[in-house]
Amino acid sequence: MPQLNGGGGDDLGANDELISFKDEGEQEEKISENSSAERDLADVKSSLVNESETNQNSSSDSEAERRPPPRTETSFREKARESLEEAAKRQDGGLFKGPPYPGYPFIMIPDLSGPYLPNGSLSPTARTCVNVPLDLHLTSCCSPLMQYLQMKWPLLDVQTGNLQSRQALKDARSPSPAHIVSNKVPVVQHPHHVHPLTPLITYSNEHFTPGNPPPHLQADIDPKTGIPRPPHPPDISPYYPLSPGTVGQIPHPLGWLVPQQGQPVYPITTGGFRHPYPTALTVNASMSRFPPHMVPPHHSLHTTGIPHPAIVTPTVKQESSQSDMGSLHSSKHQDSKKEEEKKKPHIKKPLNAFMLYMKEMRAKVVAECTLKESAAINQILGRRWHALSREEQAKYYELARKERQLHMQLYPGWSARDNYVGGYGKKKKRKRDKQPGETNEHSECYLNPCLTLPPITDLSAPKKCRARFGLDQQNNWCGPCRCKYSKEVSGIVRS
DNA sequence: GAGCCTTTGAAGGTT
DNA sequence: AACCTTCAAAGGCTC
Repeated sequence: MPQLNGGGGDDLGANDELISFKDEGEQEEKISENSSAERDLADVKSSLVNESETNQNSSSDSEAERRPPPRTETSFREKARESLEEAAKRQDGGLFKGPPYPGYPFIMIPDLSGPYLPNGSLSPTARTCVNVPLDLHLTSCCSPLMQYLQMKWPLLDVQTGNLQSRQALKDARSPSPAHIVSNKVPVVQHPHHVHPLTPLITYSNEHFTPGNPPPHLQADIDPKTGIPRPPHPPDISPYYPLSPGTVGQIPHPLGWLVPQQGQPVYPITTGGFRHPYPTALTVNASMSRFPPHMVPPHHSLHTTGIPHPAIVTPTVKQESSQSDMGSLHSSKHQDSKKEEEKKKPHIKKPLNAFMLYMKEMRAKVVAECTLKESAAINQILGRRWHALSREEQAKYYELARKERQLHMQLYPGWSARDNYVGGYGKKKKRKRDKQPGETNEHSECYLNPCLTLPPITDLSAPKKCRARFGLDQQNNWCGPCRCKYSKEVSGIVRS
């Protein structure tokens, strides 16, 4: 699997990933055939990101540096690939034109409320920090965290200076559409925005990604494409529009690693940075950094009283189901089972690189494409993921790797198996076993609804069908798989 | 309202 | 070792 460690540096993508990437040759050929259409497309894309790029023109020179070293491919293919990359980058609004991890310098200032105190009042932990200036807030409440984060996450810029400067910056700014966008999340987060089972701070980045205006602020629709353009005031970085009180609304792909409610999300105890898994899952006020009376008795809170996005207890559902208990003929066995489940919080898997990428880019795609259906968005994101350079992907692989490390440290006993059906009690039906070609899983072409990328084909299909049916059952393969494999065999497609 | 769709990657299980 | 399965996020859609 692609990992950054091992000093390989070059081992950023799985082999099949690269194969898939190069298999795009078919599409690239289509691109060249429809070059005129692509130019139109490029115009559209250019118009989409024009505003954001105007603020980053200085990054154009650095873009060449970020490009992966030229590969030993044909110039045509390389050119087409560069074209794709360029398109993707432009679609990405130049997200990667800034320094690595552009989101890192932003510290997650707690959303001072949440679903944990139903009356909307501040949680005790929030109270400790509310109305405290950002820098003071962080240094006074979270300096152990800061040190910890800096130690564990060197890429994280947790220096308060940044915050101060940002504070100054935001203070100097007048309200702008971007601010409005950022401010769409109220300080007191409506329960609608946070599912009861969802930790207070989720990975959701819909509040920070540029170009994610709320529906009522759907500004500037491109008359040509009908695609809304995100409003970006020229004086404001299009990356993460900030405004007073919204700094903390900027979710980071690792947002749960940075302070929430004035505290670290991961437990930091006096005895160390973490507890063993069972302890960490117990709401044990004595282990908290705060007195017991200050620990909100929430089911998904961590030892620190801090909810962890990776922890979701089934309590709410249990409660609802238990409310119907009167009418149900539940056995004692079921009760005990449910009780068991209730005690066992659900620790989510750490996000992989692509998931982190999706978290970051989803809102952008939604804004650009006026799409909301995740299935379609994910297809686009999958394409963009493949269009990313290795360096760009490397950022996410590194993020994911660190996240896994931290997750492992926090929950040593946790296994991905724990989340399998049965372990959590979640009744997730087995995925339908589709016949090849039955649905669009391996469909020949899926027209990109965003119209900003070539038609989507299942890039992983060759391996899927090969793995699934084997070479001797190629009659069961889908069309693209057979085609690609035959090309591979004949040497047309080099892998 | 539960599950599906759709993506990639990680991890665990199976062959 | 290779392959298979499940889950992680997300929100509209289907049954």
